[in-house]
Amino acid sequence: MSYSLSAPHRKTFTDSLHAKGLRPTRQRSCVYGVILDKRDHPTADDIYDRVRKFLPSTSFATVYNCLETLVSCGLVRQVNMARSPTRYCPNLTPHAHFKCTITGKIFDVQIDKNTLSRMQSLVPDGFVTENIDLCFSGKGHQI
Amino acid sequence: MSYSLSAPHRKTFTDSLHAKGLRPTRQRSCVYGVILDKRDHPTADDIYDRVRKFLPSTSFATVYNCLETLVSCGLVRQVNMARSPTRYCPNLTPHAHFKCTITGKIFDVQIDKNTLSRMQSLVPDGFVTENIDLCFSGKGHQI
DNA sequence: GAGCTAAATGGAATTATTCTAATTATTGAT
DNA sequence: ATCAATAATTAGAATAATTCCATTTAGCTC
Repeated sequence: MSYSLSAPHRKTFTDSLHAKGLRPTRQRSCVYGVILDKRDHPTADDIYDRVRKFLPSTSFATVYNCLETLVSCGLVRQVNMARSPTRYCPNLTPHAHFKCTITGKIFDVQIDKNTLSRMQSLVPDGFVTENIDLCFSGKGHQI
Repeated sequence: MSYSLSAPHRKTFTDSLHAKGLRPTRQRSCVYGVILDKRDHPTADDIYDRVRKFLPSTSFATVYNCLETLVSCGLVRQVNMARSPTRYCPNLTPHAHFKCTITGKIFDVQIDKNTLSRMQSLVPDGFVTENIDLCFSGKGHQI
């Protein structure tokens, strides 16, 4: 059984890959699908487990390759936190992350346009920003 | 030969450790010293090499332990960037980081008070922020 | 300085990720 | 639809980063 993306997601997916001359393969579609499906900031390991339910022969190398491809197309974002493997989330509106130092859980935090542009303007002339990562850590909600 | 911190740094160092009931050991002092000395965002590996010039029997485990201790005391900050080992910098004024995707070099970016407090206020009620990490990536200065 | 305990040591173990060579799938042209 | 070209996947080995563990050493209190 192969993973099936909803029509709009499939279009975004295919278009983004084609724009870079890349092929929309089953594995890439499935990796994207499982990340869209459960927005819990999974690790590559989590994604591997989920993808293999649909495509049991998928290897770790493929998961990593697909993730790198999706990130380079802007479909998926990496979230890097201290002392933990890289996590992934579908790239929707600009948002930050909050990691609870007690439970390890990661929460999304919306960033409004004004704050985002203020942040962007911190970077000096001559630098071209392609990506912004804002991560908070501390004591999360209702522990 | 042991590493020698300047008087003000030594005081900060000793006080911060004592405040947490921790001991200001030679290794911790040396790790802190080499991070203060060359502000190039070294990795644990870089720090290991530098520390061993002063304390040749220092092990990797010790470097990691010291770094964790210094981070927990707020003397040092971790910088986590995609696809690269954790880097460390002395914790001075609040600042962000910009990583050049071409050279891999990391630059400090100052954060003004207003922007910082705007960023802080993104976090919803009930969350207690202990740390903020802001990382930019893209094309750095004069490649 | 002796004793108590935290910290350092060396090496093995683990975890996360990347690499490599062989196989398979996708695409564009027929 | 079929074929060839080539991009992507596969399995497993290799590497890199970090952590763990049992023992030894050093810092602190009395």
